[in-house]
Amino acid sequence: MEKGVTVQQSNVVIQVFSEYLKQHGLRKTPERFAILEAAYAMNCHFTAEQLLTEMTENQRFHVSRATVYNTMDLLVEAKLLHKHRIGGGAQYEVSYNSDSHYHQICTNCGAVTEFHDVKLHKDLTTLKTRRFTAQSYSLYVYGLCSKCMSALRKKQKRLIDKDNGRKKN
Amino acid sequence: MEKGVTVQQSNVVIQVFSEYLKQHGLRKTPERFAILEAAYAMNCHFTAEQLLTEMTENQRFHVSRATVYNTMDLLVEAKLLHKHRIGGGAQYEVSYNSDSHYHQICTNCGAVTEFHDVKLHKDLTTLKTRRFTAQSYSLYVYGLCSKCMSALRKKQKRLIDKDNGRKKN
DNA sequence: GTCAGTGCAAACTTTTTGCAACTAC
DNA sequence: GTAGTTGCAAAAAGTTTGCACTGAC
Repeated sequence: MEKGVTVQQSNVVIQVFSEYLKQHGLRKTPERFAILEAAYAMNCHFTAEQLLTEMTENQRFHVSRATVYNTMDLLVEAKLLHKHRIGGGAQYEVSYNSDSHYHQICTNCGAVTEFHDVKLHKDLTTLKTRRFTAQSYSLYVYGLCSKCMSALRKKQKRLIDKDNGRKKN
Repeated sequence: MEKGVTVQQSNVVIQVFSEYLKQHGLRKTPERFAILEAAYAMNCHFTAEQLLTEMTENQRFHVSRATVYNTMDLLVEAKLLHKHRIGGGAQYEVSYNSDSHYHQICTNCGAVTEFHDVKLHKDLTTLKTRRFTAQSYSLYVYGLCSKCMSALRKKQKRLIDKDNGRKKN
């Protein structure tokens, strides 16, 4: 629990999960809390596989792949993690006490960045849905990151120059 | 091309794809156009597998799984299809000339419904992104559909009644 | 003591890839 | 003619499942 979250936050999160497990008649196993701590120690977005590697490689705690997947589902249910389906599989993100932000995904290189928007946030929290009880939102903006955009511009420029050269000859 | 789209729209879509292929130096194969037509004949959301089944079962055109996946990617690139990562795999949706709508996803039964929101639409189209050139958006609202919500309420009521009964005895 | 939870590997689902055959240009 | 495409099957990637064992209650 060194990286992303303070010790105080960590304790609260453990309490929240503990309460969730109690409410749902689930057992408080060391594996579940180890996964919770490992998840909250990750930075930004991470996959189930990355969390597993982090846990086993650093010899923090041995857990099986199946238990990681099971527990991640519980943590999503308990609103302690957000699940995003970006790229090949799923990516997770810490959600307790985190500010509401949105994701920009580059369709060229797959880079994911975050941004904030007050007006959008206001609209989303006051959104009127049809025959539906909203609980959470995911907004993804697809496009090109600045790197890929400038690479594309250069490529297009080269093509135009090449074409002009051809016309002259 | 009977279900979702008129013949006129169909022709435009074929032209758009044709132009896209030309611009990108790609070949105009019968498979590609057959997949485009089949996709635009589908209703609402569909998976790669569903499209393949639709095409082969109805003996419209024989294509391989790999070609369907390849072509779907092209159609997404050409902005003729939207790709959503809902549930297990990917779901596609016709996007040419379609109104901008958003998706409500039931976390209990997985049902996907659409809704519109003028204010949100305005915000999204005038969104200020950071170091990023936006091209498209996906907004998913997660929660409970009315069916699952009322089922949950009934279940909770049963539990409360049961608990009250226990206390009396 | 009991049964939910775990580990492990195998199964499963969805998507990608390698390669020979084909065909649009 | 030839390089881009296709079909097929095999492989890869991500996730779930079955079953025997373990440990939280």
